[in-house]
Amino acid sequence: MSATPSGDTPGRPTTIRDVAALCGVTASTVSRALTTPGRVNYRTRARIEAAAAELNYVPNAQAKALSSGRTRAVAVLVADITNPFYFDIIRGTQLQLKAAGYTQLLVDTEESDEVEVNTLEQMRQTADGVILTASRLSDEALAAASTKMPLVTINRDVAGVPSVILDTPTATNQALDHLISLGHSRIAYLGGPETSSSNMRRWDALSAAAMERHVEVVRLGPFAPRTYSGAAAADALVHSGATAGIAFNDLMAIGMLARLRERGLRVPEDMSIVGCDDIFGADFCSPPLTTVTAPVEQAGRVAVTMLLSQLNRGRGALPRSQSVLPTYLTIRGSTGVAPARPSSSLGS
Amino acid sequence: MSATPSGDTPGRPTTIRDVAALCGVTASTVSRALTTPGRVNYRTRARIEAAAAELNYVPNAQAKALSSGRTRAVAVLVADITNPFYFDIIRGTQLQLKAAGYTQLLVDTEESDEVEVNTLEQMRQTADGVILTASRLSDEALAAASTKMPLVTINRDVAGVPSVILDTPTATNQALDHLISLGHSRIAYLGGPETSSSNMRRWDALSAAAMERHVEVVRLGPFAPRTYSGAAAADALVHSGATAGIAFNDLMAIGMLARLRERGLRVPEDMSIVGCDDIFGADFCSPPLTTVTAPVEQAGRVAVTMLLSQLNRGRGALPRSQSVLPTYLTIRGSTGVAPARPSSSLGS
DNA sequence: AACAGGCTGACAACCGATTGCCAATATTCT
DNA sequence: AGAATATTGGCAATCGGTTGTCAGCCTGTT
Repeated sequence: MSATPSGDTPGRPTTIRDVAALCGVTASTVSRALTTPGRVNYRTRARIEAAAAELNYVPNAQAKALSSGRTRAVAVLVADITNPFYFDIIRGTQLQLKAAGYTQLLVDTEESDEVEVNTLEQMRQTADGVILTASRLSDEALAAASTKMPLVTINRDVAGVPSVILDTPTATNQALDHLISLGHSRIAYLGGPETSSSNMRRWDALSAAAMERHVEVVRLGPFAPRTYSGAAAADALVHSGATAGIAFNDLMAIGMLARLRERGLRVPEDMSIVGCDDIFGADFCSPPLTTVTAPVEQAGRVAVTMLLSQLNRGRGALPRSQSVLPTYLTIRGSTGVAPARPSSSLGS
Repeated sequence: MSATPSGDTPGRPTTIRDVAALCGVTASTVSRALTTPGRVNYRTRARIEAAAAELNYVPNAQAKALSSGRTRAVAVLVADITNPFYFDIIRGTQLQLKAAGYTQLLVDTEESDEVEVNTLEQMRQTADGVILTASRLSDEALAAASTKMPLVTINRDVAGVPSVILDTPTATNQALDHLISLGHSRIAYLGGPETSSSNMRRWDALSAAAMERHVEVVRLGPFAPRTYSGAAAADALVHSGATAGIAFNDLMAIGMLARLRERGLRVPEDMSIVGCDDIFGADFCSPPLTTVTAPVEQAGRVAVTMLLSQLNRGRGALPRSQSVLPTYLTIRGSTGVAPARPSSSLGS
């Protein structure tokens, strides 16, 4: 009487026809029973559902995708899966996609625009939409890609392409004020990849703010946004004569911390360091990093939400939108009062 | 004359029939030209390839999967995408899968066996194989699942199921010796989830080794393998009277570091801490963590290699195998000589 | 010159679903 | 009761490929 766990031969998975046969109906009826509840008689549906459950029927996603045209998968393209920054994004997208019943296709483009283009073309068929983090593509290429399939960018602002922007420039300016209030007057920005649009936005904001506030901010770099390039960045920073550095991201900043210690410089006594992103580890490195805290995971979630709403919208209404996420400065131990000027020490 | 970038109407992607029409052949010929090089005349094939290139033809993965039965996708199931340990695995699998032309389906099972089972069933159709990290399933369930589809586990040893094992017990025993040599005689193991098989293996090895070496190792916990539970672990450790703790993983260890500092205890002067995994951050936390370095990324790569060889093997030969990856102890700053016994201070 | 056999391309079935359309039956209204 | 309408299930085409089978053609052999 009771339903046995049953039917689970190691053979091929059960298809919709197996279920249909068991119920004495056709495949189309089963399909409708399972997807268009009202379209089928209550009793038949119950029978079909029971049979499906008993046979452990799982609809074939491929077949579904082929006939319906929707894959219920979303591709997330990251430039470098090695970077903890992306982990937070991935976590966010994964969470939100899963909640919506979507599958996440994770792709590492290895910072190559060619890989990115190919993947995009590939995904046009494989995924219902794409989330692009830190795209290396030109504005035109992005806009074009966006007309071909639903797309949301993160940290990349192109007209007509929905995007989620982490507003780091505002907070880096806060960082600047923070440093100024600590007495720093010669500050450096340790730049990231020149192709990075956040890098550009941040520097623009920073140099404008520096002018307003009558302090000097020099730009160093570009440096790779990795821990290992923190050494080069730290050396450049020391050489520049600045007493404080704002790094493109936490990875660099953490690398700088290590290098400065190696060189016998104390942070923050001799040098203040500010990072960006507030990645895992920024709070427990030594000293804990003063950094720009960005809601990275949330950015991933929001991107998914935007993408899905784009997918579900029946071709109607606003195909473009932008969501700017606020960031704030988190002050920890890597920033402190400026050291007394060693060169221009006039006394008092 | 020259091929225009061309054909890229925003309309639907080009199909194999479009290519066929352009060449004046049938779809089947195009299919063979593209997949079975020798099956088609050299000249025809050239024409077809040219046409495909011009039309920017990308085979539809869904259709391909449906007819061929292979999706060229591999699912990677992780228990908790929040854990940096998995990041390294994901990085490894991603790298290797990509190199082999496979797509990675990343799924977070949220430490739930139910989600795990469902996903597995789902993936049976969607992916060609599955890599299971830290499965919560019973041995029987795993063995059963393994008969239904290609499967490789990481850190889980079940008869008949191919697996990659990080041999942490050996290195935790090294850690024990390390601590003993530093004069510690009362040592605690801060356990992870009881369902974790690495946790069990590690404890078994540790308690056996402790007996051999005539030192006392107490087991505390279980604790969640997260940073936040480091606080509870640290408190338990202090209360236990031990002078050194070996934590289930680095996350816990790092959390403990923070808590001990909060309580005014110095590491390693008052308490020695050993972690496990050597995750991102273990080298720059304060103090840098003495830990068991495991080739986690490599584990991901090896798992993929094993899975793919399983897929490509024409049903023949050894369907089972196991790969044990060696780990080693990395000594950093969180371990030091045992403090003089505060209670039994008899003088000299 | 006739036949065997290798090449090559077309035809058609099929993978597992979805969906438009139609027919049979059930229900409601006059 | 008879007609109009609603409900329900089946048929068959379709999504975009793959693959077994077959026929036509060319070549080589005797």
